[in-house]
Amino acid sequence: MSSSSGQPQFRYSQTPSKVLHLRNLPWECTEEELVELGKPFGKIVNTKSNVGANRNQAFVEFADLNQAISMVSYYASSSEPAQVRGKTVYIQYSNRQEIVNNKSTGDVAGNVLLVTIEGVEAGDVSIDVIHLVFSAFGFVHKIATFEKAAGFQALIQFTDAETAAAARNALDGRSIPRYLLPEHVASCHLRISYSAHTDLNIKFQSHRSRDYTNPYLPVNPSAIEGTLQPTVGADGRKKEPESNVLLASIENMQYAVTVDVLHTVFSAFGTVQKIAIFEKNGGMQALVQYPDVTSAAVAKEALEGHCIYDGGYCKLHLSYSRHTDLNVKAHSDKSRDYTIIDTGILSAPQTSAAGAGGWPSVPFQPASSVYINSAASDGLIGQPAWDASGQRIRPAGYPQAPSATYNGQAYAPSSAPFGVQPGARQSSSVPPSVGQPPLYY
DNA sequence: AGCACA
Repeated sequence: MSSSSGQPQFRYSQTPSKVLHLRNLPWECTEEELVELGKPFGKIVNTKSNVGANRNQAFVEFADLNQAISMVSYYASSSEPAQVRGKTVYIQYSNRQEIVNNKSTGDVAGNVLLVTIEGVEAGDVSIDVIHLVFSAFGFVHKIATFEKAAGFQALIQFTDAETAAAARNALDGRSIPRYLLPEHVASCHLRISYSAHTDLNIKFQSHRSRDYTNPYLPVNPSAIEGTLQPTVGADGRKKEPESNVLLASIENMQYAVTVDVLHTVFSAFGTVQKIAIFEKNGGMQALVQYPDVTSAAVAKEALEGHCIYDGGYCKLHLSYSRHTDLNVKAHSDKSRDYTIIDTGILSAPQTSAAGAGGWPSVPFQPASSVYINSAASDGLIGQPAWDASGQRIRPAGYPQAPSATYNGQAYAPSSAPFGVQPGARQSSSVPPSVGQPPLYY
């Protein structure tokens, strides 16, 4: 029907409507900002914001068509474009005549979040990693994961809507740190809305679903898939007994890996009690002690084969140590005993919201909380792959580590996972990133 | 910088 004569044409209607379509808005533009923008021209009776893949479009609906016309006309001839937070906003008549707000799901705050994990397949993000990330905001009651047309999704149940909202506000649009993901995952943005559910019905503990309120829920044996108990070497593979102490060997050590770096990494999975670093066969190894086998198992599962620094540097290989309680110097170059140095942050459960990020305390995962706080404040989880104008500021993932080296050890890269500068001296026993301002943005 | 959702 339509001509194919290469003439650039407006694909969208210029027919006046009291609904205006706004684009190029700042990310997560609020309804209030939309109202402010339209107020001079008339009464805005409805809005719909955060529309589109980048959530940078919106609709506003005026009470009267003439009001919408006046706004469009004004900016059509104005030398000053419409702006929100300094960004030029492009305004056109919508091709619909009214805003239909579908607030049945997605925008009604509830205690259950619907999380879409973009750019990954179901096997790429373990439920333990999801649990870890969301536990920073409060006790996670239940998680159910599934695959839909939208991609890999998870329902995450918190105690209340406030906790869920805090998690949503902090994590929506952010990414899970790459070292928690398989190497082939380039990016992994979280899109979070509210579920209409209030209480998930979890039937089994499995690799797809968990009920953290009911540890005695039966485990679905066909669905365990090595998430927690990787010991069973059916073909006689790895039969090392589990332990609360992990032996980490570090391959491709281009950068100094300090006790503090290891502490930051391993604290994501539980309270790290002790760390000892030593040389073996010219390579570096470390022993990392947790209070329990479960934390060690989760850490082992999540970190095995992953690199501390982007670019394949400092690759971790983990096995269970035969030790159960390390005898280490409390505070040295090569070892640390966090059970002795009680900073009130590292080894004691947080009982107040006075953490670095001012986030709520995490009753069951104090160590996770510390980690998440540090990661978020350093822009790891929160690392924006996009700047405010929606321009990609970097290729996917972290900046590549620099190639320049000094004495066989690298200069501190401009940024690094965990907010730690490789090779930099860490004189404090506190993980370097906790409470510090972001290194970059 | 180009039109929403169950």
